[in-house]
Amino acid sequence: MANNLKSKILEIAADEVMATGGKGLVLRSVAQHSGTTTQAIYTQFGGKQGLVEALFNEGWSRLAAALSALEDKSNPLEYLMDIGLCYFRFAHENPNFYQLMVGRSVPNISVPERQDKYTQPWQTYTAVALDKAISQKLLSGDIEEIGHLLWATCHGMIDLRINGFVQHNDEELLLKKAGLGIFNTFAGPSLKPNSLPEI
Amino acid sequence: MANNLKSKILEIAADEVMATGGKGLVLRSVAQHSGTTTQAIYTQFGGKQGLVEALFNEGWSRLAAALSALEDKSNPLEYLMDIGLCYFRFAHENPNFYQLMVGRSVPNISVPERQDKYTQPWQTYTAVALDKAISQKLLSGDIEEIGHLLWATCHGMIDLRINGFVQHNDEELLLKKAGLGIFNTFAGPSLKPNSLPEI
DNA sequence: ACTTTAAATATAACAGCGTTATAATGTTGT
DNA sequence: ACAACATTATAACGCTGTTATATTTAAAGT
Repeated sequence: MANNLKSKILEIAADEVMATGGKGLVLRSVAQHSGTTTQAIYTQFGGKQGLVEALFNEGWSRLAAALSALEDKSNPLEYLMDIGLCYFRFAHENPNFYQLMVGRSVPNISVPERQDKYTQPWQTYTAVALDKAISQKLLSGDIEEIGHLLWATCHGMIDLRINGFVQHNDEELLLKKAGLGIFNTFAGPSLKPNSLPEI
Repeated sequence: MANNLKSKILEIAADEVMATGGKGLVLRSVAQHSGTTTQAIYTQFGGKQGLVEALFNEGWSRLAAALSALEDKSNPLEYLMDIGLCYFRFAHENPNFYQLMVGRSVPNISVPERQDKYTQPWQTYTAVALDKAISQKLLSGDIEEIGHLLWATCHGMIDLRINGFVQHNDEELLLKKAGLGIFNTFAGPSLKPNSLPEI
């Protein structure tokens, strides 16, 4: 395997994040569990910032892997709903990792400048589905705008929940309702009630 | 003034947060600018965690003050839209403070357990408006559920933007569209097109 | 009013962290 | 085989929140 030590460190670091959150990402601990010293993190990743960026990449890649497992339903609106739910579930199943992916909970580390590099897979999944929905005239509007709103709705619900601001017993249903609201707001001429996903 | 030193420290701390963000909240610096030492922060606030909780309170109080300046329009949906926009603008005008209020950017400090204590003013403003909208049969559904979704939409858009995940030139318009989508999803029997806010 | 007791503050030291020098150990090219 | 270089280990530095100790200030009791 190419550069065994680097991947070993990344693996250990991901484990520590999953176990204790971003605040538990301590270089000395990662190094020790990887059987090396902190210096290796500097030569391999350039320091903590570099390590965290690698973890950003890792996290968004894992989300992309989850999305790739979805079947591409013929109805793009149903597919979009599935994408949103997949994002939602991924975040709730990996709360510590999700918080790192959105720049939370890693002290004194800033999110990378150009994050598109990491979030592009996620954004592309929604963009492709939205493009199909628009070309079928189920929706009308700007892909980036609608995608932005879908993302913000998912993220907002997740972030408020993970940080304990709200509690709701059936958030998935609420998310689905929010999705329908967005679909209706950007309804295209061919959108019929029966083309909306069942919830 | 009762407990002058305590309010002085809080004031300085709020300034530092506004200027440099939560990561710039350094006890030694706050103490020095307050003309005292870090020990005072321990006797007055019980340490950094206590100081940050006081800043939580301060931030949500400032938001409440901004909300109180809104006129209570006769149409509760228009009023709700104004409330959401006020929240949105407050966050964008005070990004560093907003991030602290939602638990971002203060290293190794966790958000308080019972945050309702701080967020209640904000939640009450929306709850009252929603109650009125429901009693006028403009909307129908659960107040907490709708309020939750409105909050999540606002917060999601703000949080993605502040942390550089998306860029959009007219986010207020997008937020308004999102609001209309939510109103339509929870439409009551008396909701007519002309009862929706103009955007 | 004076003493006693408690609280608040100042000073200094501690522990954890990321980072950076410096020395030791491999690794590679010729 | 040796020189040039990169990687790793060791140790120290600087910053931060916190805690121990001493000193001052305030409060309470008689």
